[in-house]
Amino acid sequence: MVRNPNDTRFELQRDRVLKAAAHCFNQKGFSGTSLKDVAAMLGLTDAALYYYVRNKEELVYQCYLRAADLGREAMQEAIAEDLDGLATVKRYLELHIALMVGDQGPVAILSEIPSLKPRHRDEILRLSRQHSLRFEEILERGIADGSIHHCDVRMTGNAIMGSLNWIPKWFHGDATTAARMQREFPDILCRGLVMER
Amino acid sequence: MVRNPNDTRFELQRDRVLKAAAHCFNQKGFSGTSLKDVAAMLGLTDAALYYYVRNKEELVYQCYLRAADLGREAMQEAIAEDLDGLATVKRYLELHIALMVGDQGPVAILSEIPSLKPRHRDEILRLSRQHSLRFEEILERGIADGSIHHCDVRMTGNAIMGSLNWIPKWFHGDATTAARMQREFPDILCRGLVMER
DNA sequence: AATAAATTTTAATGGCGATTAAAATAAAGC
DNA sequence: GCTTTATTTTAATCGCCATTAAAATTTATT
Repeated sequence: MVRNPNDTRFELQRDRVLKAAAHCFNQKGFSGTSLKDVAAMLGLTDAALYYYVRNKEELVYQCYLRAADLGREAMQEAIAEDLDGLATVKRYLELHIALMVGDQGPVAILSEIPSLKPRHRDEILRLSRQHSLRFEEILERGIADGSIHHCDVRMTGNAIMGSLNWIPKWFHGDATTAARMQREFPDILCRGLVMER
Repeated sequence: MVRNPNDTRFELQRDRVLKAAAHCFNQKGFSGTSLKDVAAMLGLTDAALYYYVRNKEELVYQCYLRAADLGREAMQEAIAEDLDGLATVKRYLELHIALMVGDQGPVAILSEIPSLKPRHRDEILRLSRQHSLRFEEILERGIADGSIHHCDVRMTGNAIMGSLNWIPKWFHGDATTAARMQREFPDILCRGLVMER
């Protein structure tokens, strides 16, 4: 059974594994979830996971890479639309929340950094800082173009990202809450930014 | 050695234990921290902790009770000052952040709910919901008295509380950041609430 | 100083969970 | 159908960690 480009069986199953893992990590944390938990979600044995991943740590690591990638894509898409700073922020929030609400993949397990081994931790922290910086740049652009109130972009970024990152702690997939969140959140988080008239 | 009301030795040490535990839980999560970790922070042996607490679970539980208590106090103090809705929110945020920045006790380990046993989990969730409701009431009062923009109080509450709850994930005791946070955060989180002129 | 109570340590137990190797089953290719 | 390769399971190992009981030490009381 040669794993040729047409053979997506492996990749697909691997994706399911990562998604299940992310789900568990979000709910019970890294050390709180056993490989048995993850495997059970897929109707597998714990040992089977080792066919798709080197060890438990790599499971979180891969989840993080995924999350970082999706986050980066969302931000780039928002930037690409070439709006003013404020509108870019808002668009990014919409996209980000769509990710959390949707079933696209493992996202937002940003609580488990300490579980990573040093090399991986450094890499993820670098990606995370990069992401924060990009966000702050958008804020600064908004201040420059007059769409965003003057503010401490570092703290403002922390505030907004905190709201986003905390979502997995209270949102548990309920559809009506999802809708409400998508409708309200971007506005709520942006209203504090708008330039006074 | 009778433990009379004047004998605060036990209580003091117990407080130190809880604080150390909260610190570890915040950094590495419930299952991620061993009793040895907590004990080491105090120059004790893991077994010694059992003199102050029934078991590991009770450690988180007590941390939560403390956190809930401090949070409630902060909110009541804010309410007691008899300001309009918006100012009350802002005052509450100031007090809450002062708690996080300060060294008052175990706060904000709100991530470890799943680690509690059912009875305790129910109790803590009840307290947490109560706290959220009180916050939403303040928002509603602000809307009624015209100081706060009309909004979905549930989602707005989630957004603001999320920002607060996430703080322990990125703030690691650095004094200048602490100052900056105390100066900026309440305003940042409130600006989105103010009634348009 | 002598005794009693409080606090902490040492040492041992038991279980759970990550990891691995070998065996078993399922799926492909020919 | 037969053979090879891919996937999953069984079974075993190993270390870590929560928990406990008994012993040791420290602190208070007189």
